[in-house]
Amino acid sequence: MVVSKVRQWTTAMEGGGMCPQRLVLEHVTSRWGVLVLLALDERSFRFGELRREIGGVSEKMLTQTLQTLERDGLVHRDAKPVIPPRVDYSLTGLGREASALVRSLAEWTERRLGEVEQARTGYDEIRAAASSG
Amino acid sequence: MVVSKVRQWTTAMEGGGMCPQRLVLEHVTSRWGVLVLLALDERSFRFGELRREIGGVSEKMLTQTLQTLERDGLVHRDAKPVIPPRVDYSLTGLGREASALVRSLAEWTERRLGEVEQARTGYDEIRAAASSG
DNA sequence: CGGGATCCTCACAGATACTG
DNA sequence: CAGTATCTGTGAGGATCCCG
Repeated sequence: MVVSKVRQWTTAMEGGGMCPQRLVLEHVTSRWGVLVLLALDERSFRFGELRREIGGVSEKMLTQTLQTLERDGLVHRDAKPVIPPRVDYSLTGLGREASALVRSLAEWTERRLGEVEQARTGYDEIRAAASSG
Repeated sequence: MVVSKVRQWTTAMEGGGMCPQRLVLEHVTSRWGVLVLLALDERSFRFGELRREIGGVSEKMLTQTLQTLERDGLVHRDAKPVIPPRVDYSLTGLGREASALVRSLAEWTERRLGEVEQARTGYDEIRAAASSG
């Protein structure tokens, strides 16, 4: 289990760089990356369709996210040379693996959300009491 | 499987807010959050010790990350009232669950890193060829 | 040694306008 | 419809000082 060595994920980040594993992880867990993976896991989408499905994402960010994930080999882009342009996005095998893991994390978050919020309440109460007393 | 509805993760984010699940996910997968969880999964750490272990993290960001994770109930903070101060950090049960999932994602990233980099090379070559010809 | 308060900055997110 | 190019702000993240 190589990843048990935290150093591997931390070293070699001088100069603004970052270890390559972290980069992939960042892409997959990025704000829109997560939503793209979850959406495309259901079915393929056209660009505008995906944009509406996700909601609240700008064209620029969706384009950027899709390009990053396509470059990483997680998303397949199928551009049909027609007028008007039609581009379909879907997951590759690699993308489906990633989306499954992201989904695990997302589902865990949903399951434990209550406990997390409870912990927050407790934390805030202690802090509030400490600052007032 | 509630999370299959992407809309749930996207709606209600007007005003800069974000659905609460996403917030927890952000904390857990944040730049330093990941490293903190992976490190504390091995053993407990003192503040400075953890800072050296992770490497490249500023005091401010480590403090902030630890506070966020503590507030979410993932990290336990044990401050001993001695001079000089001694504070030990460890994972809670919830934190261990989270770290396990993060570790899954991290390990997947390591396993597939080769394929991802290969995909990138292919992607870049096509783009380079397209822009030059 | 741990961490709060403050200041700075730059990378990234969003809006807009334009192209094929 | 699916992008690209450009401008701008915002805030995450880093450096520094200070205190218990």
